[in-house]
Amino acid sequence: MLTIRKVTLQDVADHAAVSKSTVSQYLNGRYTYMGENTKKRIQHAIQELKYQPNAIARSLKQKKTTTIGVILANILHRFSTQTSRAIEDFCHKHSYHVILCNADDDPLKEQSYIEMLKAKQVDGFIIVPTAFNEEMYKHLLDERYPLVFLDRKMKALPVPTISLKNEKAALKAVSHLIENGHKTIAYVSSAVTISPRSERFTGFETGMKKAGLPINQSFVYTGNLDEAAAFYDHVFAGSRQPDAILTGNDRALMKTLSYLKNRFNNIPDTLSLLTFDDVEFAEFYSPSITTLEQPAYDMGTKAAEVLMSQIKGGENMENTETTDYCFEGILKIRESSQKRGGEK
Amino acid sequence: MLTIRKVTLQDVADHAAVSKSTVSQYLNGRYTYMGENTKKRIQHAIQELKYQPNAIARSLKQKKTTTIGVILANILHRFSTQTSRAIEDFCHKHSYHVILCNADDDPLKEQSYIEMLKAKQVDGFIIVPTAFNEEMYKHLLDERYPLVFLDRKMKALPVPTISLKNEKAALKAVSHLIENGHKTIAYVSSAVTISPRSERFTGFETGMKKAGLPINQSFVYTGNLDEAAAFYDHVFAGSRQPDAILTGNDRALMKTLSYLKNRFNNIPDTLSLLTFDDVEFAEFYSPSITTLEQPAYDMGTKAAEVLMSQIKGGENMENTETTDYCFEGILKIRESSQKRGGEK
DNA sequence: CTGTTAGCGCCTTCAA
DNA sequence: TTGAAGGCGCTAACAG
Repeated sequence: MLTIRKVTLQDVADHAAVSKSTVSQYLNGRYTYMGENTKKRIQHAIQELKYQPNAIARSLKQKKTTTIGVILANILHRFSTQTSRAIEDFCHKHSYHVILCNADDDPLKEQSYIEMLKAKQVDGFIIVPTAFNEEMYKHLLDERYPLVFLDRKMKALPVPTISLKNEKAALKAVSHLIENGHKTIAYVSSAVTISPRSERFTGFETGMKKAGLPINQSFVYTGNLDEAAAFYDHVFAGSRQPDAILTGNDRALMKTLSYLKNRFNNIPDTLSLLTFDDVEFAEFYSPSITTLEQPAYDMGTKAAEVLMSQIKGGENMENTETTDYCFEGILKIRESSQKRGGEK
Repeated sequence: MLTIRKVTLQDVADHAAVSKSTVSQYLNGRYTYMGENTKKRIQHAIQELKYQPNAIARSLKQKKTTTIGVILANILHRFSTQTSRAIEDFCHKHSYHVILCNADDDPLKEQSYIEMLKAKQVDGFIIVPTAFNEEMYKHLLDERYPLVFLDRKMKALPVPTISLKNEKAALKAVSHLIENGHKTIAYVSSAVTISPRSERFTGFETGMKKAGLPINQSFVYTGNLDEAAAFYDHVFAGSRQPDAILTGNDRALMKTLSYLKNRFNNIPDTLSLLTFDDVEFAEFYSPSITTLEQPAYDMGTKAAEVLMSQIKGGENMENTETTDYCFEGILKIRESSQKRGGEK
């Protein structure tokens, strides 16, 4: 079998009886002074030969790849799918490509991805930073790589960051619960290792304090969600039980619903629920679930936009201060945050 | 600001006082005849300079990029997230990269992605084919691009395809419903434009026929899901109503649940439900939902594996016949497929 | 207006 | 065991 030799610029040049550079000019729109019929000949040759430029060769020369690297936690999470989709859409519009990587919150995996992406000469990075890779990010910065953080802050580093006003959002959530007559609120979340989680928890605390309500520590769980069931066993064995649960993300919500389904065959009428993240079933669950949504798609778009302007800006962005973009959480009030038992 | 000049092979060679090619040998593990202390010097120089090879330059020379292109319908769909994650995992293990593209079932968008990916010299493609791009795929084949189809078949083309045994799966689903005493089964799906959808529908028909049950055409909807509500309005206005609904994918299920929530404030006790795709909330919905799962992660892995072996195989795969891989659907029986009203 | 030339950073014979 | 030379496909001055 003969390997298909790809047709190159040279082939087109030969076919059109001009030189390589002329064809190159043509390709790059440097029409200004080109003879009408030279153009036509080239145009024709390209079609004839089905010529397709080799972006690798172009990249080598131009030192840019029109490709960005995106490293996120886990595409199986809703926030990630939404933001990654947004980034992809934005990039496609601007003729950029995206290499997507799932680091699974594993610093080593993240490192290896960063290495690979650098080797591939990506023009910039959007990263959902893992907690323990500051050094790596610093290198990226030193090497002048355009870089944007998404979701999580690393305040030690001057990197533009797209995130939610987590504390404010949590406060909003708690206030809503309190206004609806809840006094004993449980809080469940993954381990508080990264900024969104700690900010949310702080917001929860602040909200309770403001209302003069005590936080019952035995109703607070922040840890591996696989052990959430044991926590709930404990909670629901007690004589005093919470009248509402606030979950810190979609994962925590699902663990909670699983538990309640197994234990009570649904959410008890006397228990309210409110969660971060807009799970798809919120609207049609019974009861429908009150959520504190992140505008994930918009956040992804903004991340891409900010990165792009860094890339385009290039040299002359030198001393632009890094701006952060904080989005407002959106409270979608539904049935689950009203105590239903009360009205019986 | 001075642009950071990247350190190159040449720099390393100078620093170690050897020639470029020696360093190159070292990098590519051609140790065999290399002097111990030459090695050490090079090793040292690399660390000193923090040298990182430029994959673009390497690719230009070697005519391969260790990157594959993946074009799927829409990452916001569950099947896509699962398969894409699987592909990514597999590729990462084999030191390959993935460029992910969402074609949204838009043939033009798909074309533009294929062009871009070709320009970027990807080593192969995994595609969830759109219905109307046969020509494009044929070109890919002519140009000897490794190619694998996922989810949907295009039987006119000799391309290895990873898919579900859709007809059999649908049959399994219908049989289960029938065994549980259902006789009037509604079927709801997106427009039947691609192979999985038509196969599933065929399976449904076969199942009904086998059991000697008539298909009531006014209980069948295959079209734009945004109009599913109108369909249901019609269905539930009638005097005879279905005792079960089979939905063709997660989207159709969600439209259905939304409708039922609005209309009946939940799934009526007299109505059973069974859906394709393993939605995350199946387990803890009330009632929990019987699903016909696709082993999406495994399918993604297989797709990557098959593509990889095409890529690795290269020349000598010449006349290997293209094999298809069909996966079994998995019926997960839960509460929603039992008529609950009956046992009251 | 178009062609010549000189690389981009790396790999790969082929000599030495 | 190591080095020199040529080239992958394209772009970008600079000549002509």
